[in-house]
Amino acid sequence: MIELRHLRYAVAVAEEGHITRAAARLGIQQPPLSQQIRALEAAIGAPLFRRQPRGVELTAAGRAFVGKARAILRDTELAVEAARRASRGQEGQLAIGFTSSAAFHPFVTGVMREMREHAPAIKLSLEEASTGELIEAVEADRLDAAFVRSPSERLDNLTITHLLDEEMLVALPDHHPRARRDPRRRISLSSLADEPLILYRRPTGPGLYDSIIAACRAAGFSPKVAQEATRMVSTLSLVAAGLGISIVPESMARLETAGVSYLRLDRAAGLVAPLALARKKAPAGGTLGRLLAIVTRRVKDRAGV
Amino acid sequence: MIELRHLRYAVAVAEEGHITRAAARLGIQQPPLSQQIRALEAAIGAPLFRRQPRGVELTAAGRAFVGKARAILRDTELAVEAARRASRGQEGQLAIGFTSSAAFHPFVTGVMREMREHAPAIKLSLEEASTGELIEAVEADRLDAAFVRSPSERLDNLTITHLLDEEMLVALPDHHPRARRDPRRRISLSSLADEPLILYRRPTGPGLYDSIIAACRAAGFSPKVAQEATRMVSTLSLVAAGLGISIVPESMARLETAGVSYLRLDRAAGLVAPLALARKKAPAGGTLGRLLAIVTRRVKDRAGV
DNA sequence: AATTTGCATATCTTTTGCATATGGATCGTC
DNA sequence: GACGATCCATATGCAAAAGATATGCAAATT
Repeated sequence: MIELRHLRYAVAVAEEGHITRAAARLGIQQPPLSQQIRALEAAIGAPLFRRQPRGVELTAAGRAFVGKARAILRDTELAVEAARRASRGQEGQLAIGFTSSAAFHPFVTGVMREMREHAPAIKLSLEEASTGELIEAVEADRLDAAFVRSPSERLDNLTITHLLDEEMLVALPDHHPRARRDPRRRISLSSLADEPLILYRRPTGPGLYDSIIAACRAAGFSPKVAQEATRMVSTLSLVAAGLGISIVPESMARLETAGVSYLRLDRAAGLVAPLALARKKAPAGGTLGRLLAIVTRRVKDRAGV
Repeated sequence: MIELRHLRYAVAVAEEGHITRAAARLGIQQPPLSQQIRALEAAIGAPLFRRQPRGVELTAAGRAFVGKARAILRDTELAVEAARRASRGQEGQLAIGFTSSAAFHPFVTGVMREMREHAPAIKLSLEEASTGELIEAVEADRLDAAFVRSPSERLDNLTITHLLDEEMLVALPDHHPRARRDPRRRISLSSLADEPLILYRRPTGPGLYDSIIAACRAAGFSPKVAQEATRMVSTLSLVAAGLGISIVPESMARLETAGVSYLRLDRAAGLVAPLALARKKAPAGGTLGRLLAIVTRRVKDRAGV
C-alpha cells in the first residue's frame, strides 16, 4: 500500500538526483531508501527513476508522479492546518479576509469592533487580498469568512451573502476644473468619457474593474484606461499626481488623500460597489456563528433605517 | 508522521459513523483502528471525532479534514494512474482526446490512420469530450494530447499548437427556400439575422458557441438562439427537423444527414473553426513524440499546398 | 437491574521500516 | 590497464509500530 512516506521519499530523491544524498537529507540511511523507492515502483508497476552510474534520473512516469506527489504533500499540510483552524475556531479564533477596498468600510470596521467588544476572548486574524484570492482561501478553509466585492461567480461550495450596495464616487485631482463645482450636484458618467481613467485591477479575478467598464459601456462610451494599478490606494496617489481620474467606492473617500477631490455620480449610472460576505456552506457554529449573528443583525438594522 | 493510512481510516470512520463497523470494512480489528485515529488526532492536535455512546460523530475540525482527505486519496490514485500511463506511453500506448466536432475532421482521422499504419504496435485509446474537459484531462495527465477547438485560454502548463482553420457552413433544412440556391454562391452572415439559430454548447467551456455569437455581433445583429443542443450531431437532427438553422464546421457536413443542406458563408463573416492540439509542456518523448512528428509534418504539407 | 452496544485500555504477536555490512558496476585518475 | 572513488543493490539483524486478542468501562435499551 502506498503511503505518504513513499511520496516524501520520491520527491526528495527527485530533487537531489541522488539516493544517497536524499537519504542524508531525510535523516535515514541509503539502503532503506533504495528499498522504499523500489517498493513504490513495484506498487505503481513502473520505474520512476533511471539508475545511472552517477545518480538517478526521473523517467517520464517519474516526472508525472513526482509533480503530483508534491501537490499531495502540500494538500496534506493544508488539510492538517484546516483541521487545526477549525478546531481553534470552536474555542475562539477566527480568520477574516477583506478586499482592500472593503477594509475601510464602516460596516466592516463596525462589525470587527463589535466582535472585539462582545467577545474579546476571540482572537481575530485578518488578511487582505483580492476577491479572487479570498474566495479561494475560504474554499480551502484557510479563512473562515471574507468581505468581498461583487459576488460574480456562484460557487456551489460557498454561501455568498449580499450585505449592501455602496455608492461609487469619482476621484479627481484638486486642480481639475470640475473639482470646483458644487460638491452636492451629481454628474453623469458620460460626461467623463474623455477623461483618462485610472483603474484598480488585481492580477486575479475581475472585481470592480469589470463593473466600471460595463457601466461606461452602458452609458454609451468606451473608457480610456490610462493606467492600471494593483492596489486601490496607489490608484488614489496616481489621481493626486494628476495622471487622470478614477472611480472608487464611497468608503475609500474617507481616506484623506491630499490633492484628491470627490464628486458624486448620477444615480442613472447605476454604478454601485456591492459588499458581500463569503463563507463555506457548512453549518456555521462556534465563533463564525457569532460573527454571522452580528453581521445579519447589522444588515437588518440598516434596512430598517 | 501522518500517513495515507490515517486518511483512509479517518474517511472510513467518518463514513460509517462507527469505529467498529469501519474496522470491519477495513479488514482490521477495532482496537488498532481506535489507536490509529487517536494517533492522527494527536498529530493534528485536535479531535476529529466526538465519541458518543452509539458511535462517533465528526467535529467541525473532522469535517474540514475528512473532506480534504478524500480529495488527497483520490489524487493519489490519479498520480499512480498518471505514472502508469506515462510509463506505458514509452512502450507504446497513447491516449488522445477529441471534441466531437473535431472527430470527423479529415486531418484528425488522417493522423490517426497514419499512426495506425506506421506504428501498429502503439495502442491508441480515444476519448470524446468537450474542449474544457479535454484541457483538464491533459493537464491531469489522463490524456497525452487532445484535438480541441479555439485555444481560448492560455495555460502555462500546456502547449497549444494551432493546426488549421476550418471554414464553417450554414446548415439548413432541405425544404428551406434558400436551400435551392446555387450551392456555389456564398451568402452573408447578416442575411441570416432573422433565422432561428440552433447552437451547440457543452455544459463546460465556451468553444465555438462564443465565436459564432461574436461573429454575428460583428456582422451587426444579435442572433436569435432558438435552441441549444449538447451534442453537435443532435444540432443537425434539430436542423433536419426544421426547428431552425445552424452553423457548423465544414467537416461536419461530411456526415450525410438526411434532410440537411449546407451553404457556404461569405468570407467577410470571418467565421472559422480553429483546430488545435493541446499537450503538456513537458518534453514529449516516446509515442507522443511520434504523434507530434506526424502532426507537424502534415501541418507543413498543408501549408505547402 | 440486566443486557447490549461500542469505545478504550492492556498485553502479545507480527510485520516492516531502518541500520549495518557487503557486493557490484561505472567513472575518473595515475 | 589497474586502482580508487562513487553510488546503487543485496543481505541480514534489530527495533519500532501496526495489528490481534482479551478485557474493562460507560451509556443506552429492555
